[in-house]
Amino acid sequence: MSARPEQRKDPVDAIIGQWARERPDLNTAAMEVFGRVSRLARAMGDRMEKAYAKYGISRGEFDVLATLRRSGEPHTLSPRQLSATLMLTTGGMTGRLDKLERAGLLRRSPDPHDRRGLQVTLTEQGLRLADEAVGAGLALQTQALSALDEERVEQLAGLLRELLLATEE
Amino acid sequence: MSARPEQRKDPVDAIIGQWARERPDLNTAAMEVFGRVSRLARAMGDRMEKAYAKYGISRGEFDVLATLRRSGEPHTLSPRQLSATLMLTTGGMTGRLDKLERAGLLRRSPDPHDRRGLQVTLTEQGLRLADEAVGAGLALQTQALSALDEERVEQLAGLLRELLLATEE
DNA sequence: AGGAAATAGCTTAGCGCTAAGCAACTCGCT
DNA sequence: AGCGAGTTGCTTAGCGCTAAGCTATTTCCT
Repeated sequence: MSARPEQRKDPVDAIIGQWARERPDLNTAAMEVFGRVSRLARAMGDRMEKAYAKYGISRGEFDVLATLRRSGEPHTLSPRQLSATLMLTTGGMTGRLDKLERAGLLRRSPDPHDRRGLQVTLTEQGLRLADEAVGAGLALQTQALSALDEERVEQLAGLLRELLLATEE
Repeated sequence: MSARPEQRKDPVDAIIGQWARERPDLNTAAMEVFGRVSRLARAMGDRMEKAYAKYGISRGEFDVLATLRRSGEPHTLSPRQLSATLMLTTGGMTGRLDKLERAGLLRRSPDPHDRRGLQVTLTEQGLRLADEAVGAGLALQTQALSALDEERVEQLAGLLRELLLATEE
C-alpha cells in the first residue's frame, strides 16, 4: 500500500473494490489502466459525436473528411487507402462515402491509372467543414484536458505512447 | 521543443505531424492524449473480443456476466440496474439477456416485490464462465501492461483517474 | 380512495458495421 | 502472349445497437 496523494475515487475504483471483495485472488492492477482507458474513450467519443452533429456529420464521417484534409493538396485518396487508415471494411467505407458524396462534401472520380479504382476528393465545401469541425473537436478535447497541468499532460501522453507502441506492435 | 528521452514515433505522432504541416495554427496537444486513448481502447477491445469468443460470448455479454458476478451473492440484479451500469438502452439489454438466457448462463424470474420488474440471476454455469473469462481477460491486459514498469503503471493509472473524474463529472 | 405521472421491460424501425461474395481489372510468372 | 492470382469497390445478409412507442404496474399527490 504505497502512499499516494489523497485522490477521489472514480467508478473504476468502485468496480475494482467489488472484485477485491468477491475474488481477492485476482490481480486487478491492469484494470486501473484499461478500465479507465475504455471509459475515457467512450465518454469523449460521445461528446465528439455531439460536437460533430452540429455540422451535420457523424464522428465516423468526420474521420473520413479529416483524413483527406490532413493528407494535403489535392486532398485526394482512394477508398482503399481510407478504409485501411480508418480500420474499416470496404463495405463500411462505401456507406460513408455514399453519405458524404450525397451531402456534397466529397467527390468520387475514376482513377486514371487503374480502372478498378476510384479517387475520392474533398470538395470546397468539404474542406471548409473539415477545417471548422477539427477546430471544434480539438477545443472540446483541450477543455477536458484543462483539468491537468501541462507537465502532467506531457507525462500522460508519453506513457500512453509507450503503451500504444507496445500494444499495436 | 522540450527535451524528452528519445522515444519511437507512434501512429498518433504521424497524424499530428500531418496536421502540423497542413494546419500549423492548430493546437493539437490534446490529440496526444485522446488520440492514443481512442486507439488503445479499440486495440485492446478487439483483443478482448477474441479472448471472450473462446468462451462463446461477446465482450458485451461478458460485461453482463461480470457485473452480476462482482455484485456478490446471490448474483442477482434487475435488467434496469444492468442497463444503467452498462450504459445501455433497455432494448439493447433485452437482446443481451435473451442470448445469455438461451445459453443457460443466467435466468430471468419475476421480482416478488414489483410485478413490473424482473430479477436476473447468474446460473451455476454462468458463474463458472464469468470466473474463468475474467481471469483470461485480465491476463491479456496484464500482459499488454508488462511493457511498463510498476512505477509507470501506477503513474499512468493516477493520471487517468484524474482525467476520468474531470471528464465524467 | 382515485387519477396523473413515473417506471419496468418489451417491441419495432432504422442505422452502421462486418463478413462474405461478386464482377471488373491489373500484375506476375512462364 | 496468356493464364492464374491478387486487388478494387460494391452488394447483400446478418448483427447489435438506439430511439421511440407500447402495456402493465407502481408511486405520488390531492
